[in-house]
Amino acid sequence: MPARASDTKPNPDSITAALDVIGDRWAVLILRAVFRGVTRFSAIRDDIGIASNLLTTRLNRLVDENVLERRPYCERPLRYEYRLTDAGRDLSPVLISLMHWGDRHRQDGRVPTVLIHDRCGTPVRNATHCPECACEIDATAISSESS
Amino acid sequence: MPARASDTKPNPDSITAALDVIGDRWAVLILRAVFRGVTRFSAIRDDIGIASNLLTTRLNRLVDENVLERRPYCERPLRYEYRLTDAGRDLSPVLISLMHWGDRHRQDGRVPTVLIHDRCGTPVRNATHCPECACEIDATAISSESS
DNA sequence: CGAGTTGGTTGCAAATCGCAACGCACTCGA
DNA sequence: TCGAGTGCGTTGCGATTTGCAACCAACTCG
Repeated sequence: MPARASDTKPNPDSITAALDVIGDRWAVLILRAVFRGVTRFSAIRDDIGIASNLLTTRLNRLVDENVLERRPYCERPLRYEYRLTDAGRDLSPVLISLMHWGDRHRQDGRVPTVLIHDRCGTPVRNATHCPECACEIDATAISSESS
Repeated sequence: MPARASDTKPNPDSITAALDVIGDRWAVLILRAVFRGVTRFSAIRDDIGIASNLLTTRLNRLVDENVLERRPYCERPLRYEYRLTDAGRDLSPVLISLMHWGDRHRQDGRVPTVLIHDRCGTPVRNATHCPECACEIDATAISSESS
């Protein structure tokens, strides 16, 4: 059996490639924790409530995939923390758009999380937009093209 | 055992709520197909290579979650297609940001998919931006706030 | 020395997955 | 009217993955 679904898919594309990295629920939750500054093994485990054997496999995969890097933060005793790589930081739009969707459609009386632009204190937005028209656009106004 | 991880999580948030809907690899691939106009059971099955029993459960879940709706497209024989609801359409930023990330970091010689704004033909971008500063911002310039 | 912390590994039962086979309702061509 | 084909599933089964709990090694601190 293939380790990854895209190994057997006739037409692997960018989405399946991305899903091989974060198509797993735990991977997303781990990234959420790391984005928030929770970077140590036991802190992540406690933060998201994952079993330690699963956390081990997920962290190893994310490191292999170059989304996180494992670096010692102290010698004697040797301890590690997991930091985002550049590729990992580039996943922030995925997390932000997931969060926005949850806030909008699954609010359930929860207070929506607001992300603030450090420099000016304004809530940020994540949107699909057209640089030419300088406007936000929705899915119905988009068509796909290869090359 | 809880049906959903967030049932037992101490602090369910928007991201876990969203993951309950599309935290599953197949759910994302199904949505990708439906966004592309592949809306019938067997067409989706062939498009993404999912087993039909799994497709049944995933479609039922997505309909229950109000992301897809099941509507007959022909009587005699009664046949259904699965269409995006408004909430489902709002998931497009998630798919687009996944795709952008895959294009950027997992290209592997694939041709990146370009999404075109229908009205003007310009490739669209998905980005986190600050409406005040009118500029794109990256994850390091964002902090979180509740309320 | 003994207890506590960090970062895991191992074992096992239960849930889930993927495949293949089957079923049902209906249509179509001969 | 009979058989084949299509659409949309359901059922059964073995293999993989999950979640929990227990355990462990290295090190620090009192």
